[in-house]
Amino acid sequence: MKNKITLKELAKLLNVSVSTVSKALHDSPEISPKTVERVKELAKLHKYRPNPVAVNLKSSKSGTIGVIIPNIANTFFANVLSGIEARAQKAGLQVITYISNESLAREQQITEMLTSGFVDGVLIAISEETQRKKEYEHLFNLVDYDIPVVLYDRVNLDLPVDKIGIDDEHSFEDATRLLQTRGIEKIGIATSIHHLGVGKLRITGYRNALKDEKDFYIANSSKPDTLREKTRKLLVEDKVEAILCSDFESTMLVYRMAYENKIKIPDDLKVIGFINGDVARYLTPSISYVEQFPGEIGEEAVELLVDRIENRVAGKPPINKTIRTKLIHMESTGF
Amino acid sequence: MKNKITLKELAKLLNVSVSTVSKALHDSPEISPKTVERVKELAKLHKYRPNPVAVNLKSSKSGTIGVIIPNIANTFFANVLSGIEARAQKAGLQVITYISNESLAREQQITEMLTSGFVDGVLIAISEETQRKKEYEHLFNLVDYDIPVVLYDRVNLDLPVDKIGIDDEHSFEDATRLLQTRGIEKIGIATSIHHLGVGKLRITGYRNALKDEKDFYIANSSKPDTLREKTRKLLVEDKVEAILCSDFESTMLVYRMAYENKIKIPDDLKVIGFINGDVARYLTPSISYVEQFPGEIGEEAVELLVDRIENRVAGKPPINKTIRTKLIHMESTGF
DNA sequence: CTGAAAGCGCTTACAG
DNA sequence: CTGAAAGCGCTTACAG
Repeated sequence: MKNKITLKELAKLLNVSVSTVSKALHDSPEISPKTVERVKELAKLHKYRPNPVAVNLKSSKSGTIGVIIPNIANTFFANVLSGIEARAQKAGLQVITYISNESLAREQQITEMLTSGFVDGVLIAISEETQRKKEYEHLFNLVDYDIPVVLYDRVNLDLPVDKIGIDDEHSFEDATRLLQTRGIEKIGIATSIHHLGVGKLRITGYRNALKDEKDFYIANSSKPDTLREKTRKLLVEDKVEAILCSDFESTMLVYRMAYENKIKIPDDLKVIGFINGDVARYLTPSISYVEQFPGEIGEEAVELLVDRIENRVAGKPPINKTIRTKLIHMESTGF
Repeated sequence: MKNKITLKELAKLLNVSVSTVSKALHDSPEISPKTVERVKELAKLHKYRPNPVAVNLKSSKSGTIGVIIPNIANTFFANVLSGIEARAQKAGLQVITYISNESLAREQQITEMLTSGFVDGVLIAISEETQRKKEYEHLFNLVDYDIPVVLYDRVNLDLPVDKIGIDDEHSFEDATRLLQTRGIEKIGIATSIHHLGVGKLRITGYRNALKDEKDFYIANSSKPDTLREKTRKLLVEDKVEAILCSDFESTMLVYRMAYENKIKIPDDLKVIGFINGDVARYLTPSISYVEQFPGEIGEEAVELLVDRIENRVAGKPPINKTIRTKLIHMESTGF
């Protein structure tokens, strides 16, 4: 039914000009109350909605923001998106979602699109491949085009834009120290993201807390089989008393391998992971984890972006925000 | 830097008209090869990109599709989104994401927005509250506005639009029969989504396979505490030999409660869940599950929508597609 | 082969 | 208080 009614059609029906209708709908003081009322009544009757595309063309805004997500199957990013959507909603912005699947080429393709002015700003978590190859030209290009950019989560990059991440280094430094105060000395770390900025920082945090370099036990690989073998070594041969896991894969792998090798958590092995609470609490035993507050990261990211888009912070140097994580104790630490 | 260059500016630099530039960029046969070349060269030099908003205004298309997701933290929906994004990308469509958080009010707000013409079409999985209250007017309204709609996953609703879901009923009917052929008779079902269409169908499938109504053992509640108590009864008092779990929550809960009550999986209890493989395979023991192919659901949904948008199926009656699920055996069935 | 004109649906400075 | 005109950046039928 109803092909959407336009301002022009409304004007004709009312026998007034298009400008009058437009102004009336915006409650302009120029228009007589009587006219305003007539216009609004008919507009309501016909369910008039201004065509957003036309409005955008006038204002040279798109009313949308873009979000680049490396991997949506990762609950962390899914929850960040949730925060982004909620906050954008309040600001009246539409969220256009792009998934890079950790691919540099795809990320380049996306940023290339975005330079054509589809969006008023972009939130980006850099893909794994991009970080590995240190190929950032497409990101600088976006900045050159004067498109506001905010980096979230994976912020370890020298781009002059606002950033919001978590306290990766502290999270594991604190966790390590906590274990030490409980008399645990032989602590290892498992990671499949040691080549990512956030991964490096988590390792650094763990390392900072060590009393001696010989206490450094690491299982690191982005290849599942290799990580499995290295983790086995840590658990079975080195017999670490506790292990920190820097990401979902390593956490689940450690959990599973303890089971396979009949290592009792938390009696023989304490575990602290980076994992979502909705999974952690159902595990057997439940796994203590670092809560990252992804929803807040998403909301804050949008706030930073909106400030830039609306030029509230024009010319101001880039802002760096850090969300404080929280260690949530479940059964796997046994405290 | 570079405030984006426009057609008009390009035309001035070249001393030709705007129309000529536009045509040249579209390889119009009306324009001389020489001019085409000159235009394209300068366009490339200035990295000219047509303003998508202006193009959209002319074509009265927005070049975007909307996706309403009930709960993005659910990996199933996250993976559907991934499929949607990939397929939309190919079609040159932008994906605007809306998250209803299972709320009717939010869903109404979203559909209300969408009637103003932000998008060329919408993919919807109906929120839980919407289904519970059977409040569908806002969806019919969308259809009245001639906005193409495709329902995905939660398709149990008499709306005259294309739909794509999974074979919910068969999935659990087959699973139940399979357990029976292995000599297991006392089979229960746990569900936190019995009030959703998909949940009802899964229960129906299970029920279809039962030889006798007295074999019907169910733990159903959307309240965690109640579900926990009912599940405990099934496992500890009724001592079912196998249990089907219709969703993530019930699967994880059963897994956890078996542990708490020292019930051995799969020796004392076989388990088949609805859960994502990336979690299932790491559990101890790993849990057999119904693979739903969320990525394909997303891709197919976009395909149906694009066909409607481009009017390739104009006037044709709604299409109903069903994706066949697959039972993936892990340790929890012990076969 | 090129360009002037109209138009997509809106907003707003300007004139009356 | 109301309206004609210009313009946002593009496309395209029409005239030359």
